[in-house]
Amino acid sequence: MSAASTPEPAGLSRRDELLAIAGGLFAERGFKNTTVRDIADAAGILSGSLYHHFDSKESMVDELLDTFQTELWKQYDAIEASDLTARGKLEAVVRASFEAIGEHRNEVAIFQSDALYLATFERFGYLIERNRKFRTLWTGLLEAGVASGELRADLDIALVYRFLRDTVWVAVRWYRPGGTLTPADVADQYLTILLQGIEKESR
Amino acid sequence: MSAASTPEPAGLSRRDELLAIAGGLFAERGFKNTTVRDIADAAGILSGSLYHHFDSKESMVDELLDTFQTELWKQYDAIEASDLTARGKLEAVVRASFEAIGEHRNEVAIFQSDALYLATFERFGYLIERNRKFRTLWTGLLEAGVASGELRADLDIALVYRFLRDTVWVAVRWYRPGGTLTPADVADQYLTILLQGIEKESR
DNA sequence: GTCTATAGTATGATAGAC
DNA sequence: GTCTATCATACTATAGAC
Repeated sequence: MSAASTPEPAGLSRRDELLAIAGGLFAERGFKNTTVRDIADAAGILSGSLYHHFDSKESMVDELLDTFQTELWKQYDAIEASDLTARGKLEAVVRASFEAIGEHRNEVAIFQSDALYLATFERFGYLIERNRKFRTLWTGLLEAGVASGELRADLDIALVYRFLRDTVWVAVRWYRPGGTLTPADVADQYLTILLQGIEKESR
Repeated sequence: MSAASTPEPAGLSRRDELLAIAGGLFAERGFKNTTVRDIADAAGILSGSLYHHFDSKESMVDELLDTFQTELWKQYDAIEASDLTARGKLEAVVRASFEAIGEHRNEVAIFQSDALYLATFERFGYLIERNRKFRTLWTGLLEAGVASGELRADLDIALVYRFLRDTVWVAVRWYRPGGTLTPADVADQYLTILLQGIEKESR
């Protein structure tokens, strides 16, 4: 119970530190494009030393993605189980996703650019499954919104889903925390565009 | 003038054929992730034989991207020079971009996933320049649309630009020609969402 | 926890025969 | 235009000393 000989006395263990460094590089230049030497260099050690902490390069990205997705789904599940209306849930889910971009940029970026490639290995099969679950959740909310009359009925749901999904996650490519826009600001503007459009006088 | 001994008697030269094969692989699994052996295998030859047609793997992707961008910009320039209103130009540019996704999926996909990496080499410096030109064009149209009263004035232009840019180009990830939706159909739906939103009763 | 040293493999590219 | 053969390099990963 005391801080006697725990591995993380102050905060980040060396292992977590290395994982964060790897995450930054994977996000910036891609998984395949980042060598174990790059990671070791950035950490100020030699590449062989990395293997004292991790089995393989794949293990690193696996741990990053899995941890992140587990956390994100806790939030999605809570929203889904809430008593908000369909539209309210949709907004909440969009906001939670932008928050995730703010707090876990690296993981989101890695998922965006490397998930398709990684999913070809059975080890990363969970990525495909989570993706399906994600589509089910979002599409379901859109359908419920149309059914409840909150959303217009003349649009192709599958297409709106892809539009929505892409607009949210692709923001990781340009969003940088610490600027003038908080994730909540971006979510507000995106939701305004998505819900009301950019046209001046409409309908 | 006759078809006597021209290199492309029927249509695609062997070189173009190989370039198309490489483009498909680059688009599908990424530039770095595609080896020259992969390309040669897909073409039914050995990797060394590729170098009879091309200097390097980089030359291949360079030729694909440069050719495509030159063609696309011919269209953008024509739209910019037309006498459409700002909003009309914006719609035309969006439609032209979706057409490009329909006709040059590989090149768009490669640009989307590898341009950032490729741009780190001076050889691909033109990618950065074209990107800037692109932003200038689209942002200018948005500003003109606000000025003319066609578009609402309460949104952050830089953010709307990124929203628009990303939603258009990211569609290459899922759009497949030959399905029920033509590029024009997708452009229609996207423009409807973008201009009017998905909310039932708004404003 | 990091280093030295290195194995084993994959990769981009070249030279010359056919 | 393709093949055979191969080089030089870069990569992931391992074994054992410190």
